[in-house]
Amino acid sequence: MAQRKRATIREVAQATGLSPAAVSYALRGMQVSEETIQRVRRAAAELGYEADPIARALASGRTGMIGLLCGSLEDLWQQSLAVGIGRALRDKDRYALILDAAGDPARERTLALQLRDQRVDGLIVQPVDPAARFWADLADSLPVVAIGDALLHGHTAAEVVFDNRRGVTMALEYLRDKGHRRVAVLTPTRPSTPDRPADVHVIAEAERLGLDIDVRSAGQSLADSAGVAAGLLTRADRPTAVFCFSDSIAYGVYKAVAELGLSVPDDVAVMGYDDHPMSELLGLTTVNWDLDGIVRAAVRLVVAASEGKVHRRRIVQEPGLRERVSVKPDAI
Amino acid sequence: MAQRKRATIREVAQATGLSPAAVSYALRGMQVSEETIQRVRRAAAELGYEADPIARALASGRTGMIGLLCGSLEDLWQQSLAVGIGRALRDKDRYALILDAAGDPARERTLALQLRDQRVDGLIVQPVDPAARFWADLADSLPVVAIGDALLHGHTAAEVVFDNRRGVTMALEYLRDKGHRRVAVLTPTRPSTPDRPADVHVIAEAERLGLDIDVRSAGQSLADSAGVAAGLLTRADRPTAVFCFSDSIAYGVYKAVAELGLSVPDDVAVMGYDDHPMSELLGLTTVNWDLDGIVRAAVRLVVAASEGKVHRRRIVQEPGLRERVSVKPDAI
DNA sequence: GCGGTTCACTGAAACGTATCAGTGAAGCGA
DNA sequence: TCGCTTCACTGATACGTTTCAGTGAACCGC
Repeated sequence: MAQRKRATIREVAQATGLSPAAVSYALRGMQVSEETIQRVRRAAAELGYEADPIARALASGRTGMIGLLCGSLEDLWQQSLAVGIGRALRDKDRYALILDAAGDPARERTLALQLRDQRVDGLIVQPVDPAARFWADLADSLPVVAIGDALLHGHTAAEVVFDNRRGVTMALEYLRDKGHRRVAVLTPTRPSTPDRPADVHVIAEAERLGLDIDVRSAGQSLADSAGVAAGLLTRADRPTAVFCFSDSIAYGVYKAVAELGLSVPDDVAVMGYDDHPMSELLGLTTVNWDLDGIVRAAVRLVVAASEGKVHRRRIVQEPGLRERVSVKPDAI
Repeated sequence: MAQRKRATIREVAQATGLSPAAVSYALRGMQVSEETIQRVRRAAAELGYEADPIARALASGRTGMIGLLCGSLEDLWQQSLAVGIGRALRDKDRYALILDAAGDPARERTLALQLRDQRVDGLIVQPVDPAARFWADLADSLPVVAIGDALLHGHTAAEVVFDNRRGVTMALEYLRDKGHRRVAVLTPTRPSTPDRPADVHVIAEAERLGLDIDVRSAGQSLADSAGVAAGLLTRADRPTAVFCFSDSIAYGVYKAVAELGLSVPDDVAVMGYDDHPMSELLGLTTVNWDLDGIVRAAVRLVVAASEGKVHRRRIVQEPGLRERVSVKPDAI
């Protein structure tokens, strides 16, 4: 640990015979002659000078970082989303500071506030609890872009919302069309979280379609959802289909099915939600979202907002249906 | 954006009649009477004061953040690793700053240096190019913990190394025992990366075991490896087995196999490396590593090193073999 | 009662940049 | 020639902490 001391802006100033202020301006190409800019650049390169991001952040209040607060990174699709957003931000010369609320509203709140204290220039969030009050305060002090569900409070935020009502309707109608009446619904929502609009919509739609549904929380991990599914599948009046509110939950159901010596779709139909790359391999019929489009939209919105450009955009994503083999093609 | 100004340490000092220095010490429980600590805590809570992390970082040179530089986050197992490390660090009240080298040695270098400039207190890295020279400089200025392959230069680093030689030997011996002679090997290594020790070992072991191998780079994404696999499987002298140097690559092979209307393991045996949770569902026979143990070890080492405690520990992980159905049980 | 410690705290100087309010010189139109 | 603007740059201060080098007072053994 014998680090040589880094060059400071003062040394560059000394080397060029300018004031530190002039160097600061020159390096950012503001208010200085072209010739000076070149001279400063050369001297900086020679001294190996690079502006210290921490000092810069303290003085300017900006870091170039974008916070990404994920609902639950145990979910594979959310992992894909995080990776995609990380890359898209890098392509715009921004860091992503990725945090994981792990499905816990209290942790979500803590992390969001810490992110603000870290002076991120903007925040992309996949809210666990879109109805929480603190989003309003947060959106007052930095640009917030919500993905998935819109924030109920905090009206300065931009949004990339999923038309979950449509997605739920598509899934349930599909199951009904294939002859299913008794269907279990597995959601990632924890009891402590207020019902999400999508969850409420499930019940309404099931009623409309004449479905006999059983909504359960599947927890966060593969093991959790496998456990819940196992309980479901060993009951006497086993459902004929399981609708999972994320592909990761569906994978847990597959696990339970395999362990019980049953088969998809012969003994039980499974329907997913998200369309993770692995679902193609498993033949999971699922509701599909345009991951790439979501990533691009969210990054574009948050970067624009962090530069003080646009605000209050709302982009709605429409779902598609990927028909594969986890639900039998003919009505039963 | 009407943020109320945050309270500063000076206001807390004013409120308690102490000097800012005393408040700073009190909040960190150093060199002050218990009574004063209580008084300061109370005043801080009342004013809603929290130390500004940026100013703190500038003054102290420490951020509480640990950098995590992943080799390629397209890989699902590396995603799991990143998520695990993120959580483990949170449990120790540390942030993880997760970055993705995307398999590119040049990017790896850039990001590593940026991470140092960001004043991370330590760095966990899954090196793309363990032989790169800059690791030595980096390890001189901050604690570095390498996961997977040991860093060739930079002898101050701690390491959680995988016994890849053993892993490779296990996989290849297993395939030989099941009667395979013509086997393809798919590695994530890119041509621009110097051969990793593990890659070299594959060739030596194949020779020892009398295997006729064909080593190929499978790229980073599922589509990449599927493409490479498709090329392999449509050849006249199709290999009887494919050994993939990560489970993600194996998933790409599954995709290619499905698209060609072939079957695993009837037409081709597939062997993975890592044991991602999804491999259980797919029945992929694979080399297993103790993800949880790796996470705990890496986090323990980096946190200890960042607190100036230990150094130069080397922890070796031994592989296991998960026998499932992607390689036929009886010798062919 | 005296030198030496320890204790609890203070004042001031970093840390390295951005930014605000100038300042002198040059350029310009009338 | 005069006032006005623009240009390129400077000096000083702000950002909010940590930390170093004290400083009195209390306490200690002898």
